[in-house]
Amino acid sequence: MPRAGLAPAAVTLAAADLADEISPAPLSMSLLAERLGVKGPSLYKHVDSLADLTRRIALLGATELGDALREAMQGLAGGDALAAAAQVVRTFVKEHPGRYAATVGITPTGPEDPLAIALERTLGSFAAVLRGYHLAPEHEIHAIRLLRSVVHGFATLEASNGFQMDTDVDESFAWTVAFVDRGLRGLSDE
Amino acid sequence: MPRAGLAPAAVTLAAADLADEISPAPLSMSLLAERLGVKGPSLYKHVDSLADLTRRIALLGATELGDALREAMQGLAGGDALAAAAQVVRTFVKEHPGRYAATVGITPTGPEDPLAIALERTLGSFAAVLRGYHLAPEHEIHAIRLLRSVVHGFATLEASNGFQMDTDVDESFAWTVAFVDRGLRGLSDE
DNA sequence: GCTAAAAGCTATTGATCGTAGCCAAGCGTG
DNA sequence: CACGCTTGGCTACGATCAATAGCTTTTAGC
Repeated sequence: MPRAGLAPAAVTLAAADLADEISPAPLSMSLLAERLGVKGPSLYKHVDSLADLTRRIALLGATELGDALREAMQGLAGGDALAAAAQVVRTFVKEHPGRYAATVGITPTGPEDPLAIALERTLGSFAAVLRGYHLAPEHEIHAIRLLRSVVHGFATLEASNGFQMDTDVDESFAWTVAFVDRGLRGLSDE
Repeated sequence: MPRAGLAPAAVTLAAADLADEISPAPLSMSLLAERLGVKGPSLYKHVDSLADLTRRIALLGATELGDALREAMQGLAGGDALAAAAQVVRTFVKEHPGRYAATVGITPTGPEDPLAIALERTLGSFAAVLRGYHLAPEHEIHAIRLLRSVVHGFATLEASNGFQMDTDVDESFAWTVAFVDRGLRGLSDE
């Protein structure tokens, strides 16, 4: 029996890709084993449990999303940064539904949890978007929550086919981003 | 063996309540059977499958949410109607996470599906909110999607503990509703 | 009261997660 | 080069769950 040459990172990556493919169906150990050309129990040499695997996928997803946000926002500010960040999240949810579901489906155990740190990084990108609007400090936390709500809500509704198809969703997305941009500009330095 | 006097509606109601209690854990037939004082296989006399049961919970939830929206919006318009509708959804997600998860986790099979009709009714309430703002017709569909995104996003993030606890979430919610109200008013008859 | 449908049950199948314990592959060290 | 030990695969098994088959009792309708 030749070895498959697996490592926890490789297993997690394959699991994340598989979860994206079969989403919204749940990932199973047997399915992942089959994908890796291995029998089910062998996976437990690399991950502790299905819950542990999901946690690793969540961390991977949060890290990738954070990286994508940073890269897309390079050199942008104001409405451009807002549009870029929103589009990144939307695209990520569409292309990586399994990863995204894992990240939102789990709560970090504490502030030391690597997952908490990765999520904090994505929050930092949203905060950076808002910095371009020069809001009064007491507005900032609420504005961040608004941003997250709009982007998360739009992306997940779209991904679950929550919008009827008769009107272009891209157009609605651009309209929504412009709506938020207008509102935030109205809040600037007052 | 005395009969438990069950009917599909009673089973669905108990299942929805149980799903709300154990959320975010998934509902299982065995758990529901135990709750009803019955053995697992007996449930199949009333529902076809777990998927069928979930579908029934979704329909129940969508209907209840639609009713709550209509009732809360009685006699209100503009910002008051917006605030009432948003609060209804937020409260519903918090108090009935199992029902809500079922409704968003399923896509209706067609326009004849009772679930589609129930969801359409809730959409109608959002449309009624917007009517108070007298938007240009080409804005309406986008504004509805914005509303749904904000409310759904905020409520689900809050329910999954997505917001850190250090700042009051009620305050953020009121701020968010006011933000949307301001934006919609800025769009009126232009 | 009789019949038949409805509603409970036990037994079983197949899928899944996870554990226990075995065995070979391949690395390091003498 | 050989020996051994860690590593990573395996088979076998137990527990839990969804779902089906088939039996029995309750209960409603005539």
